[in-house]
Amino acid sequence: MPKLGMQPIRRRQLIQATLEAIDELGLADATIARIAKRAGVSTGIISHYFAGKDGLLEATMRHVLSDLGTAVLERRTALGNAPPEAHLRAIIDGNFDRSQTSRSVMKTWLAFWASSMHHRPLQRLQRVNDRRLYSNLSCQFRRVLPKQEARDAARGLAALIDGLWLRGALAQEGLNVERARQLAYDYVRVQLDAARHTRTRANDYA
Amino acid sequence: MPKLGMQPIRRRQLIQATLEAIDELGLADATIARIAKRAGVSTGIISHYFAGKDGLLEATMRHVLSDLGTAVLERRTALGNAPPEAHLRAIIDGNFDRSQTSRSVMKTWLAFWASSMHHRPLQRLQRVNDRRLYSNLSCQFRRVLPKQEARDAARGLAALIDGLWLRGALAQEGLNVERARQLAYDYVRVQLDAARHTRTRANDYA
DNA sequence: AATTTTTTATTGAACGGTCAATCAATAAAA
DNA sequence: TTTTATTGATTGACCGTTCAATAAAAAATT
Repeated sequence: MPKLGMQPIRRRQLIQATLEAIDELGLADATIARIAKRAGVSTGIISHYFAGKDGLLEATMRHVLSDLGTAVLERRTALGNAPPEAHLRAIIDGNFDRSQTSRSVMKTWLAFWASSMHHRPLQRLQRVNDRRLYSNLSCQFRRVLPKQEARDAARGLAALIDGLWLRGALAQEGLNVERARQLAYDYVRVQLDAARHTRTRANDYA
Repeated sequence: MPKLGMQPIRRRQLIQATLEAIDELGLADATIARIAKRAGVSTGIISHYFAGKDGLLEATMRHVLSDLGTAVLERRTALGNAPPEAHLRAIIDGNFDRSQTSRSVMKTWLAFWASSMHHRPLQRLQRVNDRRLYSNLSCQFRRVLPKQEARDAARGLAALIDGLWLRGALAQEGLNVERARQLAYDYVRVQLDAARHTRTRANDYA
């Protein structure tokens, strides 16, 4: 049933099938034959729409990454110029959005992380994402902390988020989103409290 | 030059070659042919000493894991029954030991993490390690924090350590061990400070 | 001491299997 | 008739494993 405008439909189907295949079989066993079968199409169609397996994997990573960007941005635009803590919480919430905490997406992320170490195109995507997270966090902390402290807080929070996420992907019981969010919130609160105390003491001296 | 007692020598050589191969090529391209070539032996020797590629990979992970366990234990036994903060710092130091922060080992860890999601034997090893870290941290925090707070502090610190490590493996500039340790120390200090303030306030009421 | 035998270590060609990519063939819409 | 969509058999490359052959040390025998 060849009609026009199949491209976006097939691309979506194949990306979804890729996520499922990586979830169930792992990246190493997610062959184009199995992905195509899962999507209900032939193998040839993958090369036709993605110019090969690498193209499909890259598109899949882009898709997940784009969802993440959207999840964060949606929450932040709803905030306007709210205080830093609200923005930091929004960034945390975005990173633990439903679109990022499903088993298949977390497993795919981990697989891409590993393979990005030796695959330039994926490496590029992963680094852009890493820096965006760090830069967003750093920028908000900077509104209430000195430069160096803001950087360290951002580095710590970024690592905490990734670590919670990594452990969630590996854990038998999966990721407890509520608990993970709370731990990240606590980290933010503590960092900002430190700033408040410093400010208070400074005022005391005045 | 076939002598007796080659087994331990060959095993060490092959595990080292595996780490190097994964570092340079990635797990997917670390074929037994390439590993064997790097070790300066033939492919057959791998099956002879490790009963196949899977056996070699599992042995490699066991080796790295064993180094980690030793690095932590060495520091902790030197402490005796020191205060919790000292033990927590020792655990952190062990996790950022030289044997665990070389590029090849960090890359191998990440590769094993990803593949452990679909490979039972590796999964078992990874989970044992995860729980040991969590249990050690939880146990020390418990000495000064209520049960629930201790658990959360342990979960947070474990995630922070793994996250710092993960980001170090992926970052262009590698892992800044000193900075990572400092961030983890700070997390510990803050958690313990919270306990001290609570205790002080309780005393105030008395 | 000289020899044969046994044991241990090692090789690498051969084999069966799997993979991604290709492309001629086909079919339905435009 | 032309264009777009799709198939799936074919191809060539590469993978892990196996195993008969080889070699040298060690042990046993003479």
